[in-house]
Amino acid sequence: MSTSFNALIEHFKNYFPLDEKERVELSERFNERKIKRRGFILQQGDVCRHFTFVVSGCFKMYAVDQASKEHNLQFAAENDWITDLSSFYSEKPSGAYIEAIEPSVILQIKHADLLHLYIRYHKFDRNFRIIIEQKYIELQNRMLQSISSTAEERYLSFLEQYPKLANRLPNTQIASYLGITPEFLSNIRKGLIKKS
Amino acid sequence: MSTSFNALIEHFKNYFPLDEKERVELSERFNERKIKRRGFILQQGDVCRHFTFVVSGCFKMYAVDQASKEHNLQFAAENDWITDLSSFYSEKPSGAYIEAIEPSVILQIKHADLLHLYIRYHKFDRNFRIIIEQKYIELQNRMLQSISSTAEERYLSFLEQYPKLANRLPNTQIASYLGITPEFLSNIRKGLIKKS
DNA sequence: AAAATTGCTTAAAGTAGTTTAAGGCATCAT
DNA sequence: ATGATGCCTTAAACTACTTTAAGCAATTTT
Repeated sequence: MSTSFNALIEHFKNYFPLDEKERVELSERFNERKIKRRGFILQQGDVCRHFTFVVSGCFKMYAVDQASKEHNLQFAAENDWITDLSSFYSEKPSGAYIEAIEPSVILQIKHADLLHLYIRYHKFDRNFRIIIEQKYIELQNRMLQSISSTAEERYLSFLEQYPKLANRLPNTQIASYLGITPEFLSNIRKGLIKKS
Repeated sequence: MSTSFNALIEHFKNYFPLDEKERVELSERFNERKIKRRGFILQQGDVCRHFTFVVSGCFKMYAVDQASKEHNLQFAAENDWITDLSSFYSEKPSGAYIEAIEPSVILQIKHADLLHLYIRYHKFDRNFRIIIEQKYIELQNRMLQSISSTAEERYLSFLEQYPKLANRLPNTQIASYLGITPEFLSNIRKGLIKKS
């Protein structure tokens, strides 16, 4: 069994660990892919066919507005999940892109295969419920910040919460995630240096 | 069986409907409560002990900042769920309040009882997974708007997405949800009237 | 190796949203 | 009934953030 599958099996140990039968099913239903830097696993207008586990590398999910500006909805690095949930379950075209920021290795499962796991094995429903609950909590905290904090506070909080990610990402990408322009982020950083 | 339980059983018909045994368990594990206008079902510093289904009425969940300003994280009206997920599962003190905006009737389940349902019945894990996935999708759309749209666009989109809620809520509450001041919302509304 | 693209910064001018203060109207408690 | 409280609005002054434009360094592509 490849090290990619091991990474995923290890990941599930954080929740309700899989037994032998479930591990076999997992390795039969998930497919490994390597994605180059700037490679897409989802483009606007396409149906999001896969639920993706990131084994190594890093992705961004973003939407593009009328003025062709990109807005980063989420990042996903090692041991994180990424998909356009809405498109994946509805099987309707997505409004978003998912693009590799670094050369990456991923494990993907198709809609029908994930439903198979949900139906056959209580544990997959359980584990994915917990995974999505945790992501909901994270997103709600981000939303609270967005309606209650200044851009500087949101930036500092991003650095604190995702220090590794912050080191790997260009500031333009962080600015897009925070909902500000790269110019203003640069201005914030200047202010922080002066303070320290 | 009270009409409150019927509302919850009907609600689950949108997902995977409950069989007789599950319906009985549900009515044994959920408790009905009536909450007055301005009554709290969660206050900052308390552990959030319940997962709450709103049968009738309306609630807001909000956090209070250092300047004592309230920031609305979410509303929940009929047939919606509300809880501080983070506090509920971690059993640590919550940073938020959940308060009735109208006289309300709710059904609540405690942590241990919900875990019981999850363990015994695959279907509760399944249904709650789907419920939280849908709430995640909604929240992600709101987050996208927050980083990419003006306050006017967010307001119009709120009116479109939650027309019934918009009619029931004072504008101060909507402003807090949108992350703007009531004064600026008033200004936006003036601009919209002039346009039309 | 040269050319093109991307990332970071600076600064000046403009706009979106906040703050403060005030007044009017409605609802609620005494 | 009376005073208090909550809600909505207006307006002037202020601040947080964007836009535009430009320049330089680093990385990527040819």
